[in-house]
Amino acid sequence: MTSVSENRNDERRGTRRTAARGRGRPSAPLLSREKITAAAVALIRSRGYPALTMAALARDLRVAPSALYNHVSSKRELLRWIQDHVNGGIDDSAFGAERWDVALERWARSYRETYARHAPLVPVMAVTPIAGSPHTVAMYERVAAGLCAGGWPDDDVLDVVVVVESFVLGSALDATAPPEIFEVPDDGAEPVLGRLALAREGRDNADAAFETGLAVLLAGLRSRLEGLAAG
Amino acid sequence: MTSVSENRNDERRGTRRTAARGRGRPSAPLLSREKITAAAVALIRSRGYPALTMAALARDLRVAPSALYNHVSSKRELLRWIQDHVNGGIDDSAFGAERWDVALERWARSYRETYARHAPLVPVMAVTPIAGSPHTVAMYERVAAGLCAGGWPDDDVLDVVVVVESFVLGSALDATAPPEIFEVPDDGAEPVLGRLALAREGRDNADAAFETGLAVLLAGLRSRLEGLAAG
DNA sequence: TTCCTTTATGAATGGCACTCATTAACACCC
DNA sequence: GGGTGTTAATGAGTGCCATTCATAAAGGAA
Repeated sequence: MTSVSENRNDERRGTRRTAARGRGRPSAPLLSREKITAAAVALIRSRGYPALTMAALARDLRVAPSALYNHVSSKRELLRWIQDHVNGGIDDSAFGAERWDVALERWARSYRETYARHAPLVPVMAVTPIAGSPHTVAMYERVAAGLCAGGWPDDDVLDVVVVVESFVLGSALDATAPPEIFEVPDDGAEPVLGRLALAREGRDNADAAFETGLAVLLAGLRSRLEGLAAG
Repeated sequence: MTSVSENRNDERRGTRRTAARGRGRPSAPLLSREKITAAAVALIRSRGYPALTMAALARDLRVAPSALYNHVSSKRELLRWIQDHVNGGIDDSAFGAERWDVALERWARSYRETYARHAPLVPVMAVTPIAGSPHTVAMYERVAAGLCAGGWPDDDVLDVVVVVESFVLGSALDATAPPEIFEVPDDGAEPVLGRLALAREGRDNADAAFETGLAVLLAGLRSRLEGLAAG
């Protein structure tokens, strides 16, 4: 029954709806960088990173897998698109509104939370040039401008950004680790580790360590800036 | 010539050297955790991580790929073996010989250098439990004991380790990034980034940032320990 | 001797990113 | 308005890769 009416529609002209099933070029593009990125992010959110395959993404977009390659050159490039999208969600709004150290602290927290949800992007983020990623470029521009305005000399601004970023990305990976990561067989062979791990059971170690490290890092940076100003 | 004597050996009894070509169980195992790990590390050193496939590893070991699975349950587990081997090369010898902060600094440098050469292991390292990795457990034991001896309270030792480790692993990833990572199209749209990136051309930014961050982190940790002792 | 365990082989298997020839609609120029 | 070029689909591959499985043989245990 359904197939009959569909056939009648198809035979009537073959102009509308041809795109959905036909073999040639559709009237309007079915795909674009934005649509692909959005579908990929939705797929990751609902089914996780291992489920992000080109075939699954194409299925969600109701398109043949090979169609994706007219728009994105590789899965690697797709990950870069996703990463830029994700970076657009990092909160850097405190720069320009608060003191540099307060803004840096908020940015670092938001940055870490974001990448804890997107751990597979960490190695991509650390390594890929920012050019071609508009949200990413805009974020760094705001952060760098905020640090400059806060009194940091030009020579040191990017080092500070990289230092905080390294700590944040490392901490994001750490946040995805199982809580019992430091547990050892209690045969007494490792006395110190055994004692320390025992005392930590039940605590959220990743969060605590990140907060400790962030405080330590900011304290160190503040005194470094003072030293630069004084010396 | 060589083949003749080999054949005579084979025919004499069929006991020695049968293993190399026959289909059944060899007299002595051809494979073991140690041999597999060593071959994998050698393969990575000579041809890089992308070349580490189960097939290539089996070829180097002169064995069928499926034979590996009698010893290692998955490639993931193989990576854990490699990681433990690699961790055995990290220099933690300063703990017990130097002050805690000096030892921590040396350890962090060696740790980062090692993982800069093994960047694909960074996500593995951050996430896998240490149990079953003897070199790794021994390293943490020494580091933790050194920090305890240096006056750090039990509650804080593992946090300090995790903080330094997060920074180190993030920096190791950063060290593998291309140097022009912060470059932006000089259309004047990003005034601050354009100015800053320009001033840094030719410098080894990753190394400089790591050294800066390490110094900042250690300064922060020293003053934190003083605060703990005083308060 | 007989049987179980260990550890090899080699032939699948299924999933994956990616390629290529083909095709159809649109946009343009003459 | 009829050719022509470009764009963006299709679907049928390709090759690589981790992993599995039935099979086989050697050694030790009973």
